[in-house]
Amino acid sequence: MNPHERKLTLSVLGASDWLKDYPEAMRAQLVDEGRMVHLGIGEWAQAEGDDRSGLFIVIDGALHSYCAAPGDRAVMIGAVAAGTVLGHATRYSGGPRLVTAVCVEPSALLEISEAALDRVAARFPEVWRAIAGFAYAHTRRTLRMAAEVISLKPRERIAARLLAAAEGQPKEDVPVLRISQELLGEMMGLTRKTINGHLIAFEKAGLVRLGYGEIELRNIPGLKLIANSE
Amino acid sequence: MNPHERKLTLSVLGASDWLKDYPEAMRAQLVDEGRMVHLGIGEWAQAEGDDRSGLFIVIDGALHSYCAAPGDRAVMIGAVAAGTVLGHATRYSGGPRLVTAVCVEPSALLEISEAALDRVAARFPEVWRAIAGFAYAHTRRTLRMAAEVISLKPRERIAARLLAAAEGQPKEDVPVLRISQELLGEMMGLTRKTINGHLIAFEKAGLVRLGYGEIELRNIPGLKLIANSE
DNA sequence: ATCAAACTGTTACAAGAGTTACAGTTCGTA
DNA sequence: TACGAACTGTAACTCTTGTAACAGTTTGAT
Repeated sequence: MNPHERKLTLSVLGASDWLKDYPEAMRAQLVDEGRMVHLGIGEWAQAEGDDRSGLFIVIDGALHSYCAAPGDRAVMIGAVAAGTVLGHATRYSGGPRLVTAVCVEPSALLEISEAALDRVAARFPEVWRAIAGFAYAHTRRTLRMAAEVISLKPRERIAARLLAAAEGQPKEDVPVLRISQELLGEMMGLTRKTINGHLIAFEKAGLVRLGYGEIELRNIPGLKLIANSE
Repeated sequence: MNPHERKLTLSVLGASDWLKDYPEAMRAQLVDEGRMVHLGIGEWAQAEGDDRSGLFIVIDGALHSYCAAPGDRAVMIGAVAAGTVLGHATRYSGGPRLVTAVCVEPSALLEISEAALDRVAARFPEVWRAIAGFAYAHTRRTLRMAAEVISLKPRERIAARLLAAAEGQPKEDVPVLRISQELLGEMMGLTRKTINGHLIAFEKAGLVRLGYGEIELRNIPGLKLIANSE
């Protein structure tokens, strides 16, 4: 790994929610034990197979994660950006992988094998605690998504999902989501037609502004009202 | 804690997926550091407040877990039986609780505070690893539920949910789910009417047999076909 | 044995999403 | 500049679900 890449990787780890409160030296060892993987558009970073059964930390680029559903369907779960942890320590979660991640931009991932994790844990046992930390964060996000889908009607769900997507974005006054209506529909189990109809209604109400492949959220409180169906 | 209760607790921990591969001594310390909580029907075991911010392990009884969704709704997530971990180490997941658990039978829970966890971790750092383990398991289950809800239509979803519920049961030739159609609907975001209609269709097709407050799965492969919408 | 509570089966109507198909835009590339 | 790919806007129609209301059944407690 070249010095520049190493520096970038360290800064991404240092800024990530799940590692930022742990010792610098632990992050450095994770980087040193890890291996940089570069993937092009369309390539998969999946956590199956032997040598690739550890963690992947997204350093640069963007991926979409999919989850297998009954009947050989793939459901898009969400967009994955820098700082996110992908894959899982199979020793715990054993069995089929949870999500399949596909690159939508050329991406750089830090791969940390289970063996490497064990070596880090020998010096820093608290690394398991950090891992428990992001596992919790994943659970929280997933649970929230499931609760949304179960309880909300499509119109409310669309509003809730837009807000959730905006939360992950760097903070701006007017968040802009770069996502097609097609993909949005796929993520929520709705057809593009349905998404489109509601988005146009939102636009007429001044809540959003629609562009080509992007959605501008102009009225966050208004969207929250709809998500809460009040 | 009386000796009998202590023995029961140890055996539940020893049989649980997430602790069974860890040292007996670690489980014993968890029991010793923990505190037994007895709850009656209708009482809540929720992971908020200060002294109750640690983990709860269900030793006996049964609870239903609910998740808060936007708009002050509560979605029933699932039934919780002995051996399951509830609540969460708030240091990680901070913010509002993930689930609210309500007793449906008189239950006994082992409460392990964060401070107690820290004490256990001083001797057994791998306890964090065990915690990461069940957090993964929770994520896997939740993700699967979300993927089901997103991708499957109601009829397929009902079949998939019946099968998933049967998996958690002790293995029998003909699994019998003790759950009302009302509750089933609440868990899946469908009305009782919809559930009822599909269940009757399943019964006519010989896939299930309906009883008062119970559903007998008579043809697992057939249900799988429907879940996969083939 | 009786009664109330909980649960299941059924109806009719209205609202909403899915399907399919086509036309008009925007974008990147040759 | 011209072209094709990807994306958005729109329409007619069908099918399913939600809503609301009511009757019949089972269960468990008094």
